[in-house]
Amino acid sequence: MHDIKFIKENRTDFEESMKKRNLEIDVTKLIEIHNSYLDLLNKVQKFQENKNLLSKKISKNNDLSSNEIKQISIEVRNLKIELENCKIESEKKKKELDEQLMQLPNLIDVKTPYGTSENDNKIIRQVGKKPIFNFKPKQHLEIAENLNLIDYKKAIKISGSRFSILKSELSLLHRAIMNFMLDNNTKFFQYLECSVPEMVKDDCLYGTGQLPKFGEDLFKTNFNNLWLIPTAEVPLTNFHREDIIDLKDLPLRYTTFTNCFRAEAGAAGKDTKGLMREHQFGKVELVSIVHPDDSFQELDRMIKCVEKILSELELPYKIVELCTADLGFSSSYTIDFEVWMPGQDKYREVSSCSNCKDFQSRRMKTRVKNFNNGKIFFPHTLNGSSLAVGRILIAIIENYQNEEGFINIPKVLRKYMNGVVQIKN
RNA sequence: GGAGAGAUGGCAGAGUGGUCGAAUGCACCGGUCUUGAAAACCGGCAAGGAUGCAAGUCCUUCCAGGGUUCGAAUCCCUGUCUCUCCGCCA
Repeated sequence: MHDIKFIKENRTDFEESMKKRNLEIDVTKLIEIHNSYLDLLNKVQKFQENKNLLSKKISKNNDLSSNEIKQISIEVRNLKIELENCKIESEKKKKELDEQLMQLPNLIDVKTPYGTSENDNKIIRQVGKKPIFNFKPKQHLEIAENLNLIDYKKAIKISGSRFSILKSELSLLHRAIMNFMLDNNTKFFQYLECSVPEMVKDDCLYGTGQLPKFGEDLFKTNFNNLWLIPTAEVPLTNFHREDIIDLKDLPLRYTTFTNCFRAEAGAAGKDTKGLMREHQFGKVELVSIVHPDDSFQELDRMIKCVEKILSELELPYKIVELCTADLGFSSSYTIDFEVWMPGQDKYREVSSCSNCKDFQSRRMKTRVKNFNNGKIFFPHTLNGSSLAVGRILIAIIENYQNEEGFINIPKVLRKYMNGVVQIKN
């Protein structure tokens, strides 16, 4: 969430950033609301001060007559009526302001290229060679179905569309990918592995920015108003909601595998077949909480972490810098990873690494304290996928297929595959 | 699901109507001592907000929301969460 004082002091920067997201924000209105809130707040505080002073008269003077006490009581009671009204008004203004501020996306970093659609995203690098096939490569679904490794009929029967059932070695491969990724993150990049709840409270979703605007993409349960997480970014980043972290403990790095649940409300008709876009999918996530001076360095480190996985899996990929039009609500700068999918003849997104700067930490009230000088500040938060397991599964099936429709297992995954080197029928 | 206990500063933990933003300990910071360190001793140390050039002054906050009272960490009600015991259960 934005600091209204920052908006007041950096009005043009703020407006420009919003404009790049195609948003016209009535900043004058925001400032007006804040000013009238301040007026009311000052009144409330004056009332409270008077009220406190009167009450203290009783506690400080033991020799007051009961008549005098009575007099004070009446005075305070009258004061309270005025105070209450004023307080209600000021809280109303505060709520109005906060509600508007919560709707506003993060400021865009200067590094983010300007664009009007995803077509303006900028390719930073392209790594790896696309495999050459002397036959027409198939799509993952066809391969998996031919090998009897996926069962959509059953999935539809038990849960409906956009769910799937993986079987046998394909399920094992899914598990292998997940383990390989987690090991990479913990062993080589010192992320702390966690297992986390996949149901969270409203506050968490406000904290990371899914709420209040994107509730339609989420599933809400009827247990304690909990929501299913759309990404493990939500629980991991919220670890430190309302905390004051000792500066000495930075950087904090967490990784986890979770299922992610998305309604895919706006994606009707898109990627309807196969594992590309499901209501439930597995993902390994990375979250870093760092000093504001270090966040871009940390993003580079995160990118290296993801790249190591892709290059060891020997999958061809592109690194893409998201343009202003494609940037997520909470992010100020995002790098996407797209992997080559020969069956689809396309690169498809498998990871997104974002520097959210202090946007989420403000919303979550996550602060860092330097105990040497007593200074408190908001840290920067970053999140990235490392990676979307289902989509990597697709990429492996399609890149490692052979003419017979079998799937070879990438070298680095073999130790996770109980000796299986090729999936065949 | 049944019975009980609890939620207080970075942490532990006292505090049952006024002088409590809150004892004490740990941690942390500054100092004395020391060649240096440790120990010991002395001092400091919650967050958020308003106002002010500043020093400062003021307001709010002891899980959350209501209530009683001139005055609430403390009393009452509701909710949430945690713990212990019993039952059930992966």
